[in-house]
Amino acid sequence: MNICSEKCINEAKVNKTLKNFPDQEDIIGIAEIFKALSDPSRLKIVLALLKQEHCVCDIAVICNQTESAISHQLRVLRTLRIVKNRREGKIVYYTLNDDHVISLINMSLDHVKHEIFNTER
Amino acid sequence: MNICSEKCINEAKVNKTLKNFPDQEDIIGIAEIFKALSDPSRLKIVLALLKQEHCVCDIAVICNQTESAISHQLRVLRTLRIVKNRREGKIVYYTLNDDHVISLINMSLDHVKHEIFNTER
DNA sequence: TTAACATATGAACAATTGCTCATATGAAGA
DNA sequence: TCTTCATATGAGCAATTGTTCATATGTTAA
Repeated sequence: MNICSEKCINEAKVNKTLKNFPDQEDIIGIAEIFKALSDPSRLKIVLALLKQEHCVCDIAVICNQTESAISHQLRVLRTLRIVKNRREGKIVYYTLNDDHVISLINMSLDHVKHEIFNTER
Repeated sequence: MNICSEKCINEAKVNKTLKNFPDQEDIIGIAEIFKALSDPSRLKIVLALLKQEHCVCDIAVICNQTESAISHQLRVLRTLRIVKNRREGKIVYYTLNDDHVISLINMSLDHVKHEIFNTER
């Protein structure tokens, strides 16, 4: 165990960073959105819905997964208000519901498409 | 078990979405970046480095975590090239290394700060 | 009402994750 | 060289996660 916190700490820099540091609540909120997009299966679903709505069944085909698995993930996305749905008879159609998420995804797509993203790579 | 994939599927819509759908590799790459930011501890580290570099010890103070835990997470971020470091004697300073990530974070901060993000909320 | 079917949900399980604790590494000063 | 200290790393563990399988729900058509 070291005692760095009493000796080596650069108090001025630490305080500067701590000033206006987002609150825990906001941090958790942001992390939650990133978490929703952090699983390839879930990201695929969001990508599938980027340009048009789809029913659960079609999403399953697009994502090459069982409808049950898709349904479970859609629930996660629904809870986070990332998608919304409408029912048409037996069929339930899903759409993206969060402009922020759409922007995040588009930014990331630009990244992998143009690779102008990270100057160090 | 249902046979939706042979009956209810809207082939035209599915094909439209599948056309120009990102490849699996890109999807995993994007998900990886989101995953890096999906853990509140890791997100906090990135937020701490948003405006200036910090040593491991100071990050631990800012994030209120042990230096070991921080070091483990920094390794994850380093592996993903989200942060880079420079050594100055015994002290190692970390900086953000990915402009893309910086933009994603700033977008998310704007979101929680202005709440103009999701029109439905 | 009953059968068929799209979707949702619960339980259970394997896999992954983030932390702690102990120990290793590498640099500075005595 | 030896000690001190900042950081890094490995093993182990509890907690979380994503999937599967079985079953429930709710809608349509017969």
